[in-house]
Amino acid sequence: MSQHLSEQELQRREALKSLREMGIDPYPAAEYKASHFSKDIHAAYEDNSEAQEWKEVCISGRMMTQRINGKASFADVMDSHGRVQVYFNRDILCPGEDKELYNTVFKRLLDIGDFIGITGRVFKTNMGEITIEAHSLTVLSKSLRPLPIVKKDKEGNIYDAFTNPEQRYRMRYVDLVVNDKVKNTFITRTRIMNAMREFFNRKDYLEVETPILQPIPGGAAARPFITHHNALDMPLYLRIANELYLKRLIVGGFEGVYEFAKDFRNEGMDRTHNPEFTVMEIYVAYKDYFWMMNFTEEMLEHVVTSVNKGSTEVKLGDKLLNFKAPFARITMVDAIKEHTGYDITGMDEAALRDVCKALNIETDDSMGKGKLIDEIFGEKCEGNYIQPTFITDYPVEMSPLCKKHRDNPDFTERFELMINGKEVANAYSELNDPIDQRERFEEQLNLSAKGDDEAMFIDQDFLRALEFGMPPTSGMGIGIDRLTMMLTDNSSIQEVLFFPQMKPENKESKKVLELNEGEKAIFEILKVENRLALDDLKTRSGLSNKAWDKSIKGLAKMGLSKVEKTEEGLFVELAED
RNA sequence: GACUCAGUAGCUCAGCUGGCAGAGCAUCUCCCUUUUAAGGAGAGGGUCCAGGGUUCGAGCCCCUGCUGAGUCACCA
Repeated sequence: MSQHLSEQELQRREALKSLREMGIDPYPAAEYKASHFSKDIHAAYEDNSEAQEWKEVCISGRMMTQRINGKASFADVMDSHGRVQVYFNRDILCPGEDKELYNTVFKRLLDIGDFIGITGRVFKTNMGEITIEAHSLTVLSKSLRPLPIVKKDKEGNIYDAFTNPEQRYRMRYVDLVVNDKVKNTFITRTRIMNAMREFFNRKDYLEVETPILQPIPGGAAARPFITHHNALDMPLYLRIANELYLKRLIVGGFEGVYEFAKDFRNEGMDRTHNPEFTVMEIYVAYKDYFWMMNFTEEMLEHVVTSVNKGSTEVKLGDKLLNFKAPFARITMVDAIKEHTGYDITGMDEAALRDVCKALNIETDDSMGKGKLIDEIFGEKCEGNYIQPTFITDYPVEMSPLCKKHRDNPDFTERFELMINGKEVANAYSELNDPIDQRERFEEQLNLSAKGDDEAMFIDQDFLRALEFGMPPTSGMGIGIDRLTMMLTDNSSIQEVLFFPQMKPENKESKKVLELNEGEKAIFEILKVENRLALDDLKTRSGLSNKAWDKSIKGLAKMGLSKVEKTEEGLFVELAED
């Protein structure tokens, strides 16, 4: 029941108690009205540094450093927009006889991490820092755990940063408080989505929501999560894509719909895969994939420039990406020709298998023609496309929802956008021939029979919708997490998700006060003797060396005995409780 | 799934050939009325990830497990 508390946590609980005893509520309910954010104070003071005699300003935030200095001290207060220094002068904060607010509350009972409110006058210190001279101090919320202290010197070198990735991801709230960069990553993530949304809305496309719980997980080849609906007593799947539902909306008469969707895939996790991730999918009627390529590069250029101070260039690791439209375009066949020397045009399955063999690519019997081509591309080509590049015209077998190419029925009107060797977006001229679509689903069933556990299910209702008629449509999906990684210079998806999936922390079973045989034996002797030379006790216990060592340490850990070193040697005695 | 590395104070990390558990920051006490990685003097703080084993003796060596990171494999 009782939680183990560290020394510092106990001290903070003591301070909490003391505040209450002084009549100060450490968790007050009332609204605290700040007049400025920290950045406003910096900006406004710089503008008016000469004449302006500042009236009282009022700020609130978390106290991040304390430099206590006799009768005058400094603290940095951090709000959502940055930090500002506060000057606490004993006789200014406490003009009367009673100096308790300064001496006791500020200096003793407040800690780094506490939320406070300050009113005061803005001035510039001798060191040239814009500072608030505190005239009042309000405790807004007491922090009971010590934050990691991250210090920065004049050159911007960071000391004692909170860097352990496990702790950062498990305690993202702490990460956000102490690591400025982290907050910026997530702000950029939101700005990316806002810029995209704005781009679509300007064109009058409609943002929609479609089911996450689906009876048939469609629209992609992936292993789904399965769950169960109790009242309906039926299985439901968490969506792996929203494609089939958005197309139903095009059938229903919308000309442009899009959705920012959380998708879920029950697959492995690594630095580019999280079980839940965010995809933006958009479908526009009467368009084809050529139109969509233009649209995509235009949209990305808009997104990049609006989060990137107008520049199309983005630093990613040691590379410089340029999102200036138009992007390079190459067909998959040409890409393979370029990077392997093989022209796979017109090859059958056996010939493709031979190519794989020659290129040292492993194959198995479940792989059809499309999968083989995909393997060759993935293995030999994909990684080469660092700058944004559209790869077009994928084999028909691996694109069951995509129109056959108008010039060559072995391929489809599909493109993927590769950036930094990774697939970021995927788009089609959507298949709207219901009979063709039914056949493609049936081919997927054959693949499934061959052992491909990611082949698609047949969605009869989706086919019914197509039979009612869907206009020619182009659709595109883009991975928001991966795009964010690229635009924030992060190589791990965990850095762009607030709460990446983690295994649960091992909650250690509470250690019960239970003595083992050896500990009991020693304890019994001690209860009689109370105090004994260590060697005598060891002999009388009759324990082996190992058992003795473990037992005596065990007792000490439980606080039942203690070892005392004196001139005459080592003594063991019962610890009084 | 395989391999490599890591887990020690609130945080960042040392810890030699196996021999009493260390530093900086943070914390506590004292001094200091414009400091800023404030400073000075002193003090306290540990389930060395967990469980076994080897040993007179394990933070260190061996085995098993847990958690994380990286590389690879898998992967619309």
